Amino acid sequence: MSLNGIEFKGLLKEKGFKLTTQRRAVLEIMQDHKGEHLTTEEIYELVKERCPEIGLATVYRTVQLLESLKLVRKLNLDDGCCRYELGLEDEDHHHHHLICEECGKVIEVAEDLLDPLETKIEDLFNFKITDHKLKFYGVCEDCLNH
Amino acid sequence: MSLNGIEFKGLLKEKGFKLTTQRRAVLEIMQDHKGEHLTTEEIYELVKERCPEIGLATVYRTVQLLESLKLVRKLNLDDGCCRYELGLEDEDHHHHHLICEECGKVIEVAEDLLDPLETKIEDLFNFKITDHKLKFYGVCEDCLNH
DNA sequence: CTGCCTGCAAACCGTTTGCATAACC
DNA sequence: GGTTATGCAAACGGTTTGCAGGCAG
Repeated sequence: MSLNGIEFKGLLKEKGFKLTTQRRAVLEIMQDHKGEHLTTEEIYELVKERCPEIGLATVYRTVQLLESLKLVRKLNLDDGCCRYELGLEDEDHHHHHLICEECGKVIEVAEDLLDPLETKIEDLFNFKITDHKLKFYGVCEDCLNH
Repeated sequence: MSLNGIEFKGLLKEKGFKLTTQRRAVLEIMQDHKGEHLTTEEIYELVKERCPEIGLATVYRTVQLLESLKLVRKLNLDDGCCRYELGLEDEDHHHHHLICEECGKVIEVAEDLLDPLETKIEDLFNFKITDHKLKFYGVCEDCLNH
């Protein structure tokens, strides 16, 4: 995804939103931290480095906006707070997460073999699936080896 | 699962816990509401009917205990609170949930075709999988038909 | 009798909201 | 200029915790 300022602005305009310094800064931070699972608080700390006057509430409002625009994906890693990662629109399928119950590490899994299951469920329940979230819990390699 | 008082007591004793009226009452409520996805607050309200002096904090502590004993499963249905359902130990595979983004309805899916994917991931990452959680988001039959 | 468990209330913490001001278009 | 967005601080809501008393083993 190469979402430059112009494209972002257009995307916002389409929905009647304005492009502000804060919104651009949050998106840029997310792009700079592709592959990480950032807390809203962490995003706030990072954004403050280049945009010191930003308020935490704005970050909360902005990540929600980015999520509604599908630029960002909300994760729940069972640690009591919302985390976000860049939602790559050119990703043909969503990746998933392995969560180690020993050390808390989160591993990304590119594989997505859920398609056959999805179509089966759509037929069975007449339910139009738009997204799915899959997490595996267990013990990672490092912890297995003590 | 036919977990009577005796078995439950043994399971608790094994880990050094005591069998109290409150713990039994919470477990019984969960068994009486098999298949539902109860909020801690909802469990609290239900338990109070047969155990009026119970405190909300005890319910919080108890559901966590039951979860650690694998008698109960924690769900995150993205509505800002923890929900719990009876974790059937004789269930060979976990079921999953379809969440309608229009009306919020939650549909259970007994199907579980994740086994091949699990073994693949275990081999690939040398990660011992103990559990998984899968949610599908979309629009349910009723909402599709307006 | 000893230590775990409970009920209560206060503390916690991530998140949301109201409002006056500032910024975008 | 009109309207949306921001920053601040207070409110919110679910959850956790400290502690004195209660109960199981």
